[in-house]
Formats: sequence, C-alpha cells, structure tokens
Amino acid sequence: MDRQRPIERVKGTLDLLPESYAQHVAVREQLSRLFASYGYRGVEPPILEHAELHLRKSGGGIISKLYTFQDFARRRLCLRPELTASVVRVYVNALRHAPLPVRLQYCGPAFRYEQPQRGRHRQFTHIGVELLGAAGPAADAEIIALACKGLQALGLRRLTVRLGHVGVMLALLTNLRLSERARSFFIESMENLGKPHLGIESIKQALHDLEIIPAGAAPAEPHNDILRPLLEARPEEAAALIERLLAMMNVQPRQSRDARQVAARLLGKMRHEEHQAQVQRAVDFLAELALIKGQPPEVFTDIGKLLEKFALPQQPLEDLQRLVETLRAYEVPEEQLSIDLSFGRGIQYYTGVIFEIQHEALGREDELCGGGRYDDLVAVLGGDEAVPACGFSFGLERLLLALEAEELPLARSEGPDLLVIPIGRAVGGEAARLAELLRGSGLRVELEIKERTLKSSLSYANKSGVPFACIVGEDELRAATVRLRNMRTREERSEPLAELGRLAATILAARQAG
RNA sequence: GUGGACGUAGCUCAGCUGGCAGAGCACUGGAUUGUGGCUCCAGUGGUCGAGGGUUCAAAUCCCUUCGUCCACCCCA
Repeated sequence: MDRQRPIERVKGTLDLLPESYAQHVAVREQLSRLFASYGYRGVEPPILEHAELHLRKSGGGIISKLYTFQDFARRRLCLRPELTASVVRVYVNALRHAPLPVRLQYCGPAFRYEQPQRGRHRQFTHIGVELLGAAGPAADAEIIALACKGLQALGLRRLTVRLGHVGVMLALLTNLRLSERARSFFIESMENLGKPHLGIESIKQALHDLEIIPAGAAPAEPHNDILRPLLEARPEEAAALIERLLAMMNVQPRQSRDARQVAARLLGKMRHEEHQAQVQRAVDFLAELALIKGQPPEVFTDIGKLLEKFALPQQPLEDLQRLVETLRAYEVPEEQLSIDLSFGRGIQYYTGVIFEIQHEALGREDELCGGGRYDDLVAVLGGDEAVPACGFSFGLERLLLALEAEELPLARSEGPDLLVIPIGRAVGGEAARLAELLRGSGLRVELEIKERTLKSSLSYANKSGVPFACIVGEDELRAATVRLRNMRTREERSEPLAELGRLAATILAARQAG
C-alpha cells in the first residue's frame, strides 16, 4: 500500500504520551484524594451540553469562544467551555433534594476556541470543586483553602493568591440606579480595571467612545441640594410641583410651550444631568477601587474608607475580613495573600468573593486556578431560589507547567517489571502460561512475542528499561526451571518453576526499593 | 482577531548568494546460530508542511495557505 499522508493533531490539542499521561494521572489522583478528604464527592457531567447552558450567564468573552454546532436533530449543542455550569446543572437536575450543603468534585476536558500558546490550548483539563447551598465566609474560606492545599500538596510554593469581591461594584451599581446600558458597561469594564496597560483611563475613553458620556461635556454636578426631592418624587408629582411653582412665580411661559411642557423639559434636563453625575460617580469610584490592593491589615482600612465615602454597605469588607481570618486557621501562608478589588473575572456569574492563584514562574498564562462565589447561578439555571454557592477549578496543564518550573519531581510512567522471553517457537505456550501466572501474583509482565533472537530481546529489554528478564528455553523447562536475569547487575540464576511465588516476591521487592 | 520567528528522515538539525536530498542520534539486520550497554559494517526511512508562480533547473527566490512556538488580545 502507498504510504498515506499522516493525519495531524487538531490545532490547539495535545497528545498525552506515556510520560505526560502518568503525570496527569498522578496530579489528578492526588487532588481528587485531597478533595475527598474534605467530603467532596465526584461527579462527571457529559462534555456535550445544550449551548444554552453556557449562553445564559457565561459572559461575552467565553461565549465568543464556544464550540457550538447543531446535531442531526437540530439541537443546538456545545462542547463545555468550563465545568461549573455543568455541575450546577447536575445539581439542579438530579441533586436538588439532597441535604445542603452539597460538596462535589470533578475533573475533565473543556474546550475553547483560543489562539493557542504556551499554557493555553483549545482542549484543556479542569479539575475542581463546587460547594452548593452555603453562603458566607466560612464556605468561601473552605474553597480557597482547598485550592491552596491542593497546590501545597503538589509541592508548589511560588504562588500569589489574589482575592477580590465583585459585590462591592455590584452594590454601587445598584445604589446609583444607572441605565441598563451603563450598568452592563461597568460590569464588563471590571476586568480591565486591574490591567496595567488598560486601567481607569481606558474605561474613561470607552465611556466617551460609546457616548455614555458625551465628548467634551463638562463634568456634571449631582443635584445633592434642595432640588433633590424633585428627582426622588414620582414623575407626575414632580411635574405638578414645577407647574405650581411656575404659576406662583407668575412666570408666563412663551406661547410655544405651556407650563406642563416647560416642567417636563426641566425634569428631563435634571434627570439627564443626574444620570451623567451618577456615571461620573461610578467612574470616580472605579478610579479609587483600582488603587485598592495590598496585604490584609492595611488594605482593609482603605476598603472601609471607600465604602463609607460612597455610602455603601460594609458587608463585603466584613466578608473579606472574616475570610482572611479563617484562612489563617487553615494555615494558608499569609504572605501569599493579596487583596485586589480591581480585578474582575471574565465569567459574569460571580456575585461575591472571587479569587485566582498565580504562579510566579509562568509568564503570561500564569493563572493556576480561579473561582469564587456565584449566588445567582442555581436560580439562573432553573433551580430553587437562594441556593448560594461557590467553587473553583484548576487548569491541570498549567499545574504541570508550574511543577516543571519549580523543578519538582514528576510521576513516571509505570513500565513492566519483567520481560518473559521464550527461546524458540516450541516454548511460546509455556512462556505465555508463565507470564499469566506472574501477572496473577501482582507483577507487570511483558511477553516477548516477536520471535526474534535472544540477543535482540535482551537489547529490547535493556532499551525499554525493564529491570528483569525471564528466559524460558527448552533446556530450562526440561529441568523445570527458568532463568531470571537482573538487567542492571547482569546476574542470572536458575529459578525452579515450583517456587514462582518467591520469584515474584523478589521482583516486587526490587520494584519497591526503586 | 493582530504581529514576529520557525516548518528539511521517528528526534535534533545542516544545506538557503538556485545545479544529484545530507549528518548525528534512533530504528532494522549482520560481525556474535541461547545473553543487552562498547565497537565495526550494512540497511530501512523524505511528496524538503501544502498549493501556486518565476526559471533550462527551486528545499533554496516570490505569492498564498496550513501548522508550531512566542508576543498581543482574551480567558480558567
């Protein structure tokens, strides 16, 4: 047959070869055991989901990278871009009557149409946990501590835990009663705030570009004076009040407009100015928010002042304080913590504390894990109201990059202990029988099946790193023995077939000795 | 989506001012008919990423495209 053109790997995907496969499995098992020790039980949702699951609340960044397609029945499906939404769906579909809180862990591939580079692929592996049905800092702390413990268990040290709180921004937006357009603009802007090359200036620019604030407009002053009640009143009442004022002052409206129109115009003008002022206030707030980052004790003072200045509830601050306190109890190294209210996350469903952990040696794609609190998601996906929840997920491929960067020992693939080599076709059956017996006693046994010279077989054993060879020849079988050869020391001795158990034990002991 | 570097044997790469497709390692066999690491000998393996153009002649020059890596962008 003609030599065919090889089929390439799909762009942005990886083949796990025996070495990297063993590393993946080892990391996965270690984390899974850790999660289990905190009571998290495994679930595995399908990779395929209805596209709507991820369209409802993921946010534009992820949606634009979603792999979607129609199946033969014209269902709109997608490959999941992350697992949290799927796990919440599993909860809503099948576990909603379980006693709360529900602790779940998962691991599996996720897909995004990205431009691949180091640490970023189109198929990647998420491993994480979700804690459903518990609100408050104790739950947040368990999640974040678990993320830290996971990295610690792997031996990673050069870490930064960034803590943020989406609730601060959300509270401000609710207070300001902004237009829907302005409100979603600010939510989307959050994640650019913390980036050095973007920051508050880029947000101001975008406000002008989108004409939320007209270019060249003088900064609007809020009506915090005696006129304020007019804005708070119902529109009809406000209009009536203005009309009466005009009448009392004997102001004669020009012919073209009656008093009612004048009042409406005045109110409209005031409202517009008020909205401009509110937008301005949000920008001022963001500018200050962007500056709030640092280590726990000092940064709390700053947060307190900011909340007070903008008349916001102190709840987020209390959340963060109790969270940090609890993390101390979990013995999370405090010097790794950094509070940063300027950072946002690309996924829109977060509502409270958010966090990510970065590795110092990883360069651009340095985020080992990310997560946070998402109190609305269960309801958004059709579950009961008020099932608060939080969780996080590791990027498995990045964990391995970090392990490599810290030069930590990686798991090795487990090759066979022994190669059974028959000499000549006549003893092939006996060799196979022997190999089966040895496998039965716990050894990893490879059988030579190539019918090649003993020399080539030993050379193969040597090159593939098998520590022992067992030579089965007619001479040996006549004496009811086999020859066991230690490949490293080149020692070789006859072993009676009657004492295979002892032989297996010797080899097992050698394996354990390393 | 944008920009840069790079694609030649399984791997690492040379060849790139156009003129027969190369080296080292690896693999297979032999020297050594039942004993591996060293040595020596021989051999297998290539649409030079793909397509088009220029030319008597293209791995080499030009265009397009795909892929990899890196940096943007975005994201866990």
